Amino acid sequence: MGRAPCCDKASVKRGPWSPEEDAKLKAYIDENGNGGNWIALPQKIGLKRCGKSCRLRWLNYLRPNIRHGGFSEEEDNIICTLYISIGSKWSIIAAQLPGRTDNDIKNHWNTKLKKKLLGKQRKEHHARRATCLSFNQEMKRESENYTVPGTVNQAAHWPLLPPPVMPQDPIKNLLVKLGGRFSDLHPQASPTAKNPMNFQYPLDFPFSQDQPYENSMNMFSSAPSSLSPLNSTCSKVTDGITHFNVNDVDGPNDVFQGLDGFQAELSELIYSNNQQILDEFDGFYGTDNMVDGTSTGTSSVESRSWGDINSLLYPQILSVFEACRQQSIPQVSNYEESSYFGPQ
DNA sequence: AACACAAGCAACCGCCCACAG
DNA sequence: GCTGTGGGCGGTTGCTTGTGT
Repeated sequence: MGRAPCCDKASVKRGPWSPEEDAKLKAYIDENGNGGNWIALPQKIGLKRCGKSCRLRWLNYLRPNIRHGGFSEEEDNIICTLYISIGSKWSIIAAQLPGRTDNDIKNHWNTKLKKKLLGKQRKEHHARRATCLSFNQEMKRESENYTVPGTVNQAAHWPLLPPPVMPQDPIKNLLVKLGGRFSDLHPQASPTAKNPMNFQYPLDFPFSQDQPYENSMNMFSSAPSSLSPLNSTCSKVTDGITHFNVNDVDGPNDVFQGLDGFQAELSELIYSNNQQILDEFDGFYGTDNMVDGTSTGTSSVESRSWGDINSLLYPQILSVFEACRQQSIPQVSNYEESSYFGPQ
């Protein structure tokens, strides 16, 4: 059985708000607050609106100090970086951008940033793929020309490229270069029912080398290096706005559990959280043989529904794999770290 | 000028969660 | 512990405006 609707849809007005309605709502809330009850509020002030609609209107439009449109490059960067790290947690992202609402950010992402990044990602993907395909052809030619004496030429049965080996120091170096930080000291945190925000990702925010981010996101830069926003806790207070605090709730959190831990963590992250990373490499290698050399055969509708976006979610990880590839296949040397948020 | 299409944005929908009773 | 209710959130819809043909 579904729950009862919060209001009688037949008797409430829907659609765009009139200036009069706005004025009524604003005047009342300015004077009295919402009284802790949005559902009852419209009746009190004689608005034929759903309480939820009033709340939305207030939070997204009438609330003081709201800014609309005109997103700066810096704000774009923050949104993109947070999206890449935590996904579509618009309220969390909005909490880092004063004056912005989750709805605004969501719209901005859907209409502009997503396309912008997708376009960039596609370009890079195609460039990488072109490089790889030509390399594959080269490898194939060489393998066809070479037969170990006394053996059968098995080139046709082997993957064109060996599975990437995980070189440890190069990964660490690359992550550091990307702005990640290492800590081998503390146990790994993970989301819990109590602390769903207590994520642990293998990479700290890459802000540490970017001064512009430090200005606008000093909550991150001022936090201990082992803390990322993903270890933050969120708390809701009664002003109708969610507030997020950087608190180390479960004791110090680890970024990497040493290199062995990191390697396992990276693998786990990739396999459990993001099949699309594998798909990305699938596309990259032009074969179904993936990291472990086995065919995943995964190409589900769901995963594709995330589409290319997912390849954006962990550019650092992709970079790591590219570094791996570069390490294990030094012939492909034209790899360059891509700048995701730099000028196009 | 008229139409089609795309982009932007406000608002709605429905699910989930916290909390009071 | 259970249930009902309101608040919060992410996803989606549909209207408006802009642009191209």
